Amino acid sequence: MEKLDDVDLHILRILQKDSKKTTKEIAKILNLTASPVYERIRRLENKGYIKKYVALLNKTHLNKAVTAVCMVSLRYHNEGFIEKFESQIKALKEVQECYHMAGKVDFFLKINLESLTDYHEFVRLKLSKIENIGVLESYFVLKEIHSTTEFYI
Amino acid sequence: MEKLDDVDLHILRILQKDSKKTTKEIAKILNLTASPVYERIRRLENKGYIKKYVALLNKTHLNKAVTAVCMVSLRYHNEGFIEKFESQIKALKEVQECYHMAGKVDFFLKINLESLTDYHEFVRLKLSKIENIGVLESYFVLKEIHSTTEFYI
DNA sequence: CCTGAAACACCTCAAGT
DNA sequence: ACTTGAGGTGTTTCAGG
Repeated sequence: MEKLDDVDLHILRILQKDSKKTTKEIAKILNLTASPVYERIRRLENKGYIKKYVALLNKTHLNKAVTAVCMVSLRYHNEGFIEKFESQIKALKEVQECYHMAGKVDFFLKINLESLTDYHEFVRLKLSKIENIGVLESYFVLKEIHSTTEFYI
Repeated sequence: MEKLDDVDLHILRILQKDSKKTTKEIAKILNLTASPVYERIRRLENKGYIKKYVALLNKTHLNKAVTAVCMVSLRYHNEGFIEKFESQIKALKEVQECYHMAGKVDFFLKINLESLTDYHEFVRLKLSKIENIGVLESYFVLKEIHSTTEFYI
């Protein structure tokens, strides 16, 4: 994993803000022609610096306005139990993110739904069906102050 | 905000997975020609269903392997204090996400850094400089079980 | 590692159904 | 609301510096 130069970093900064920018536009910003920009981007893709290109959707237009963060602690922490929990969580389509944490709780879950009623149903019918959950604590997003997929590089 | 039909939803599902898919490829999946797909995408963009197109980067390649979640409660909750806190948080480039929450704490922050040492410095030099922070509790991601920008639509 | 040019594919839109 | 078709533009490749 060799080091990136300033041009590479500049390209990454542009693409993580707006991946629709053409190689030509990026080339102009960097005072280059399209070819080197094209080749650098391909290299950044192949080396794994760029994971994928996606469209970010507006959740409020798509009836997913309610975002909940759910903190879960397990009752038993044997490896088998943890892996089973993880695979069961991955099967829940409503769960957008799940992290195994170090701290007072074991897992953070981020869940997008249409309403609090749906969240109630989600907990009642899906989460509570997962064995080995000890503590379950829910938080709801009142307002997104700031949210980006960009890294400060 | 009129309703989306199945074709629109199918297009959104494809684009939030891979925005590099060409209109031609999408058209083939949907048994259409490129033109109607093109027009639908433009409409979805203009109506705000699609917010933006971005490249998702690999944080481990970019020295941002440490992800912390920081839970903050304010000491005073007057409107002025909250807004001041929010604007100060927005100025911190390391903070990728910040949500005002309903629950036992006021704010969730997601922070990407290179090391725990950097996190220590971040808290010491930047977070602790913000007035009005009462409680500050840190959690660290041990493992990303699941993480996507997609919504289940 | 870059430039410039040529070939190719896709985007974009107008006209027709 | 979709199809066809054609012109414009961006992508991709490559010889040469």
